[in-house]
Amino acid sequence: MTLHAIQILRTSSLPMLLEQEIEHVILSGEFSPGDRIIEMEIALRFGTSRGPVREALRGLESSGLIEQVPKRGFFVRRLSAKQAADVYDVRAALFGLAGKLLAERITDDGITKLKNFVSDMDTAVAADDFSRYVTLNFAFHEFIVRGTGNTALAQQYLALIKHLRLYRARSLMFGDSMHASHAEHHIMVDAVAARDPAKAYAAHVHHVETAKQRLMSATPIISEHQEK
Amino acid sequence: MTLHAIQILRTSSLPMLLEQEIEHVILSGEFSPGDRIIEMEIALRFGTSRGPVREALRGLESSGLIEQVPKRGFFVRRLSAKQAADVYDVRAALFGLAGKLLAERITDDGITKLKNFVSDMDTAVAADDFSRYVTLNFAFHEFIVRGTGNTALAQQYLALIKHLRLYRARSLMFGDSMHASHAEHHIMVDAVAARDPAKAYAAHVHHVETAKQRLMSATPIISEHQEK
DNA sequence: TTCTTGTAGATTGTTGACAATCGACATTCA
DNA sequence: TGAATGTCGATTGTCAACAATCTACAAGAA
Repeated sequence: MTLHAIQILRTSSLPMLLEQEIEHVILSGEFSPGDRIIEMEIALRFGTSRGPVREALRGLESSGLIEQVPKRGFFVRRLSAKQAADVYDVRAALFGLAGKLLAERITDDGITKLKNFVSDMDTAVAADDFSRYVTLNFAFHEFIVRGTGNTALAQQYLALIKHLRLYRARSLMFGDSMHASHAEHHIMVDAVAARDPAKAYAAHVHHVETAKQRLMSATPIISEHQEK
Repeated sequence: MTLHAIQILRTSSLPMLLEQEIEHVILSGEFSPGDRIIEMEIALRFGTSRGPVREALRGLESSGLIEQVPKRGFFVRRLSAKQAADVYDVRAALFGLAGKLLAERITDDGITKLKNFVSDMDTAVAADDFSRYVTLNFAFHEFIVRGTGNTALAQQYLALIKHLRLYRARSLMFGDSMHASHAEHHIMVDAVAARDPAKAYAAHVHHVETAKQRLMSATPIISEHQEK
């Protein structure tokens, strides 16, 4: 257990911790897209000075969650409908690759875990427990991309997911999109369990593409020139 | 021209400039993978204090070019053969998407430009001008990914390219890999010019996959546990 | 020799202060 | 009334200093 503490200190520092905290604040919705982030406010909140805060903010800028306007400060990024659609296309390509790679190398144990995810989601869907479904769904996707063994792929994919949470129309997803979406999970897992890379690729790409369709069709005509 | 200066100031600040400069220093090879980066050294070199330098370094860390070990400093990242191979796989998926999207939306003018790139590279190949070929090749790839109109895709792809330059065996590419690689360019452009998304997708994926093969087969057995 | 221990110098982590700049409000003038 | 200008408070940009920590080298013990 001391080892755990050491591990923490080895990979953590004040700016890194702040980066995680600020990211959490943004993704949790406390700061909304377009909001200005005041350095001193963050510094006071976490009891540090502005230096580490600025470093953390710059890190978040590189990862694409916020943007900086010189002399004016940092702002939470806003994702237009067009940008969100673009991200979905990239995500589909990456997720397709993940499905293919996973089908090529998955172990029997991995297949069991995948099926457990699906049956847990079955339960959540049957109970109409949307919040639990969302949690499981995220863990399921993360398990898939990490299961590929390709770190670059997993990192890129998970970063994209974060970006999508900046899209304001995201909350429009609900109801039967859960049923439709989950039906596809079965197909994906079946293809992976059959260790059929081509089929897994297609199923995974299709899963993201239909998610894009659902989101975009649920989105009314939105002014496109939102992003400055 | 004042407008140009204004544009610079609008999007630039000392840390941003430093980030570009340091990135250039790394990619140019002056700092090698594994090298430690001393903040004061950079600060002295560019005539600033350590604050802006630290911000720039943190930005580069998020983009994946360097990594930080708390209390020890920043180090230029090292890419193992396995990691490089992984990046190639991701790159193939993204480039395939780029080919597909480009074939769907390219203008006649765009096709002309693509063909110009290819004929310029023809000339470089015929003259065995490797350095010019490399330059043109990069511009060609950048034109393709930007031509998709998908900013997220272009950014991710270009970031991956940068990462690959951290792989030490990269310099092994030469000679006939130039010929083989360029032959594929013709196929890619033909597919895009025919506005055939499926064919363009396949050609672009294939182009990166063979590049991966060439690099990996040129790489002797390298100790895999390089990265900590 | 080889390993441990101790010390000095170098480097990072963090802070507080000061200058520069921006946005908002009030004031002035047409 | 409405537009232009001036001023003030708030915020960012940068720096220099100090404390904490690490690395490298040297000295001594097994």
